[in-house]
Amino acid sequence: MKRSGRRPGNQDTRTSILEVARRTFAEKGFDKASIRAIAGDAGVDPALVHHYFGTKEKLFLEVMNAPINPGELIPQALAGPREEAGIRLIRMALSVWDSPAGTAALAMFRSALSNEWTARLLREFVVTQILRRAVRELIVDPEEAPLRSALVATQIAGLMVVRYVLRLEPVASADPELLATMIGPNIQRFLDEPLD
Amino acid sequence: MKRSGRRPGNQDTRTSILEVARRTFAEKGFDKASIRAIAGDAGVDPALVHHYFGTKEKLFLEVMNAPINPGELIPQALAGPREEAGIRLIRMALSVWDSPAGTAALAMFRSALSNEWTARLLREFVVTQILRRAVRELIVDPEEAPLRSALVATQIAGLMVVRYVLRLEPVASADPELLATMIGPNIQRFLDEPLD
DNA sequence: CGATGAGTTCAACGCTAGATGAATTACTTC
DNA sequence: GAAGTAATTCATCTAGCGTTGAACTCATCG
Repeated sequence: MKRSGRRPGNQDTRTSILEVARRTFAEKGFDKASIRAIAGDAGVDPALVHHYFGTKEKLFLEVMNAPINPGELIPQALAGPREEAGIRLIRMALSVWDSPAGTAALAMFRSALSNEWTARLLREFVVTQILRRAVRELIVDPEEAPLRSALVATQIAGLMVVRYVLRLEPVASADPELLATMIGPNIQRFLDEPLD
Repeated sequence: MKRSGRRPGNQDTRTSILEVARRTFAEKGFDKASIRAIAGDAGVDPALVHHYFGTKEKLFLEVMNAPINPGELIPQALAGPREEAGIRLIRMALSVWDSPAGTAALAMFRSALSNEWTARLLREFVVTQILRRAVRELIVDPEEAPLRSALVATQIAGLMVVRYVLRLEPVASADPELLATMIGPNIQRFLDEPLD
């Protein structure tokens, strides 16, 4: 059936491999997303993936590259009354992850849960790209910033785990706005309440 | 050096395999904990593991069997003033996971994050063994119980992820009592506050 | 038309994994 | 002490992984 050699026509195979890879990394995480499976889903030989991206890790980095730039989101989440920042954070997080663009973020998170290399990538990214930017505007005492932001991280990570990884109902399919009003105030408390 | 055949003396190899397995599953999760590595750490041939436990999945079930029985813990966590239940929950959770007995729970959780089969096991276990017992005593309106308990689960799961899996400081090495007083009230809010 | 190069597949290597069946050694019982 | 059974290892099978180098086919440009 499928002959060897170049295919007729002009198709951007490289991009379609990237799309399949993003989806697959998000569904299975770094380790279980095999290059062979990605190639198969893209209708392509595994060797072609290496031809374009070199190694599996470079492919992962390429997948992460494009869609994650918190440069726009963070200010957007911060704009608004200070005492509703918690709600806005949850609302924005959910809208990002539920969107197609959030697939990369989910891939990153899922991978970080079981792979040391991607876990380091995520820590690095979260700390330098998100926490440092967001937290300095929200937390008054800079000395308390690391603890407070890590506490915020527990609630947000837990929401991701329950909604997207474990898929525990009714949170898995709950309305984002309901979740925002329920969880937001708890985020707010991590930001504001005194650390006994 | 190491000859074939039965070893001299009376040693309970089966049990020591189980201990190594529990530790290994907790550290690496189901998928990355290889039978070969477990056997190696236990100073034993991989085939012996199969001889005792049949398959990797049966070994995992055996590991889970003994130490997880919430029959005693739950009432203990519930005993006390109603309005401090949140703090007691966090305090107890941390004391369980930090203890050697909590290794199995950690193994279960870690595995569930990347393996579908263990994720189903965990959902089943959490829902039938923990939530149903604990929540009926804490949540007034039974209609709200599923959502409220799932919200509690987000905060607790997030704490596990940040403290034990991602090991994000300062939560990773924070004093349990501090975490309890910081996080407990948020749990309390999930239990009590009206669901807007 | 012919050459060059990019796109693509083929076949294979080296590795790790879970699993299996036969062979080897020790303990137990009569 | 011989028979039988339990504990243990050995060698091996099958399957999947990431990766590599060579071979093949098409598009493009002179």
